[in-house]
Amino acid sequence: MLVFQSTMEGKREEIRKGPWKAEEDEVLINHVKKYGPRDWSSIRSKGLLQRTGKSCRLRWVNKLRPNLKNGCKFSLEEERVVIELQAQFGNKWARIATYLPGRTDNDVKNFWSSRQKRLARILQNSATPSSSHSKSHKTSREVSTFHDVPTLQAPKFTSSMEEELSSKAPSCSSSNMEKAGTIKMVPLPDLVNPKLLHFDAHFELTPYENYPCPDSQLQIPFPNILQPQQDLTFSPDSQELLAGLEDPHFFDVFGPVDAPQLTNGAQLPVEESFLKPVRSFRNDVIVKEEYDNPVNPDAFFDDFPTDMFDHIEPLPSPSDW
DNA sequence: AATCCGTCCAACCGCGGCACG
DNA sequence: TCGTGCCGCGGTTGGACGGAT
Repeated sequence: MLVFQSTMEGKREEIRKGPWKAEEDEVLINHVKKYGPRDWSSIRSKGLLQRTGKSCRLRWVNKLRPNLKNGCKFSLEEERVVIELQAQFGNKWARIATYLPGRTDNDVKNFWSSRQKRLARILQNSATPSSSHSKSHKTSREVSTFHDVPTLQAPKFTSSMEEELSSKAPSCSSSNMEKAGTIKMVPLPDLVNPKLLHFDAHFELTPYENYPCPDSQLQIPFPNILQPQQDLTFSPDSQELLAGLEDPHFFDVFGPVDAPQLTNGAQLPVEESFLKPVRSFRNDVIVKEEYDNPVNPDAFFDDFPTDMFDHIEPLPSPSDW
């Protein structure tokens, strides 16, 4: 698309909008090679491209920059990081993106908004039992997944919560780090209705440039769903499942952990293999990423009865934060 | 096969902050 | 100190795509 813009001298300049052509990309890349990722507006003033400086910068940052994970879905760990950091920083997507190697603020923003829509839809369905159990079709993405379920929304972090976290974090993380060896603590907010679930959320995150070795074992706090703090009525399926949670081997998929640890505030070390996606490469580019694990997260929650999460409270609107 | 519907994502827009003259 | 231009960020939009009916 070409748009005409009048200049100070009254001349009309063509400004190109819309999808980028390969030739334009090439010009932009050459410019960055020569001058670095700056002076975006000079690209147009030099007549190299009929794009605004803004548009050039955006194209570079979101698509052309090296080491981007283009076309690669957010991994489980990335999702968790986004959820935690959104709770901590709010909608500071650029800041959040600095903690995610290869991700742009646009990626994070898009991921978050689509996730919010998905959760809103799920909550709407669960709020209207007739529809939640109706035969209205669900797309494959809508079926209860690990992403959809307890990670309902990042709660507002109040200053008192932050103080609490900062006061507890050192003892929690350092002692656990010592005990756990390679285990690292990762932030995670209280993800669901605290009346229903309870767990501690004390972690440390490392920004992009200091990102730790991925070989270390992850330790994820797991909500205590063994002792609901309010009377709940579940379907027979759900009751059966909840009974199954008391089976000490139920959580074996999360790796070595003693069943008694799974009470209040338990933290589950998750096997790296459980989280690590299997990636397919073509010419060093990731073309496919999936969890090729017999007990992958999605499959794990797919087994939950559909009414398991009907008791989760609706999200407060951001204005209520 | 056609259509509908939901999701994803690239790109644009508007605004605020900052540097510089 | 003020005005201007540039850059970066967050919000929004619209097209492409894929799954379900």
